[in-house]
Amino acid sequence: MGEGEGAGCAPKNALSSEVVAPAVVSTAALEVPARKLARQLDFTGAPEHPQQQPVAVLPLPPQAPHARVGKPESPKSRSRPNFEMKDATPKKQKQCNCKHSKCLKLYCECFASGIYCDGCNCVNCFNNVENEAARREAVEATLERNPNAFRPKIASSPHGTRDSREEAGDVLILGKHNKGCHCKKSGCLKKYCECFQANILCSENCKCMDCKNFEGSEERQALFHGDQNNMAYIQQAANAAITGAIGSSGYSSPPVSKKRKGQELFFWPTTKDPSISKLGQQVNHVRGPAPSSSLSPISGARVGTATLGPSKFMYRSLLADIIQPQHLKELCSVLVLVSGQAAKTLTDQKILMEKHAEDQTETSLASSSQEPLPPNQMEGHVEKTVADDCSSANQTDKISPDDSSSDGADVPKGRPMSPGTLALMCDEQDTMFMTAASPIGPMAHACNTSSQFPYGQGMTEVYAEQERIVLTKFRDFLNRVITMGEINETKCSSLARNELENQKDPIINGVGNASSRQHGASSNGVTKPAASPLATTSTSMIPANISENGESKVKIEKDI
DNA sequence: GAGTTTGAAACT
DNA sequence: CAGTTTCAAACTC
Repeated sequence: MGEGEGAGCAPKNALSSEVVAPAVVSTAALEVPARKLARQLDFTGAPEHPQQQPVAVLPLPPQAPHARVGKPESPKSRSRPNFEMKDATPKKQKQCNCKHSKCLKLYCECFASGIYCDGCNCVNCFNNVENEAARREAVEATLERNPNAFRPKIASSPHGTRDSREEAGDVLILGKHNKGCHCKKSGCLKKYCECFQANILCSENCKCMDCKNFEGSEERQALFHGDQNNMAYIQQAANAAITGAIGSSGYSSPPVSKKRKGQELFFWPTTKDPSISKLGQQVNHVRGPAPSSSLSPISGARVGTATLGPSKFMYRSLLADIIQPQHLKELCSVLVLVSGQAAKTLTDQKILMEKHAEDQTETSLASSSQEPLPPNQMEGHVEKTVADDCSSANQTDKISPDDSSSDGADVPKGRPMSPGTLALMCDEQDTMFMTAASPIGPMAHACNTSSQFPYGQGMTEVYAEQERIVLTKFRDFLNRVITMGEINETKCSSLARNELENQKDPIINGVGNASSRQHGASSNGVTKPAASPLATTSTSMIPANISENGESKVKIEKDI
């Protein structure tokens, strides 16, 4: 104990400083038997990182970025244990309502989270500083029972590829419940389900029955299709999904295999989430006679598609699907293009002016402007800006000579980009930006163009102009995206409304089509609109004027 | 807000 | 390890 106290107290203070009052009992505090618990009591960290990631997620964890993971969780809702990593940030402490556990069992959220009760509505609470001894004892007992009791229940999925996030919509569904849930009646679509509550998909670790919390689940999608803020709607959807599938006879889940198949086919073509593996399990756990007939995803179709169509509620960005990789490629190409054009135009003008001036002064140097001087000679004339230009690009190569083959694979070497372009691309190593698509012809042009500039001073202006144009175009692009997002927003809300009204008329929306992805779905004309922005596709994504410039792209390439 | 449902935790 | 009980959150009315 002595040891324990020491350990416990010190850290505790330390913690207190970092977490306020309520007391997160730090791991340290719990580290009573110091060594023994040391490792397990790391509830602090855990929750927060799991899914997050970069992304800025969702996870979510999920997440996500951190913000990660958005959650369907209503603000007021208090979830059960803290495995909701969603906001890992020292959440506002939860307030338990324990009456019989003295807040010394995992039933108590506070205790389970490793924090002291503070401001809770519990009765006969021992989870506080005053009862540290008892608490400690309880912790030990708990750990004895389950060494991982205080560890996060959600672990990042080993397979948590970025793709899964993508598939999931926007939410990061990368985590995986370590123990898995054991739900029987909630379809894992209610917060009774730890997985659902944590905003993650059920995994192979789960032993739930009639699970609908898997990737591609129509019910699940339906659930997330509405307004995120409309809890009532969500619950209604959840109920519909659950009852729809369970039916009057208990758990008659639709043939999962089939369902999945279809879904993967139509909705989640790129499935790789571990949850998939659960498929089999689901089948196994399905209780009751599985409607043989059923291959027809009736319940699914009805509840899922019909009810709401393919979409998720768990924060499905309105921009989802609007911006496709090709759009970005295109955008980059166009930006580079216009940038190059601007540079060229400006440079030509300058050259002309310069020439003109030189002619007037009859300086023999005039000729030098025609062609680039040899490197060594250029130094004298060429401004460092020029050097900056290409060197910056070169630096990139230098930095990752090897990478160039991968990341910048398609980026032609020695083809520096304008500052504006670089600025836009600097954070994007993604190959998507560089890959194929459009031949970096334009870039080359841009670079060549700039490298032709013998007049350093002019370069600044050129850069300024390039930057201006690039940013302008980019702004236009963003405005378009915003507009599309708004359109989607409008459509989504109206769609949700319609679907709610149509719930009684389920069949209409054939599953088949549901196909498509999220909002863009087009099975029933209704969603069509959402697709339109996409339909216009790439070109439409680019500001009109840019598209026009695109025409000149050809021209420029020819010039090159 | 009371009552019910649900599923994790605890217990046998 | 399986079955049962306890418990508190989630949910319903």
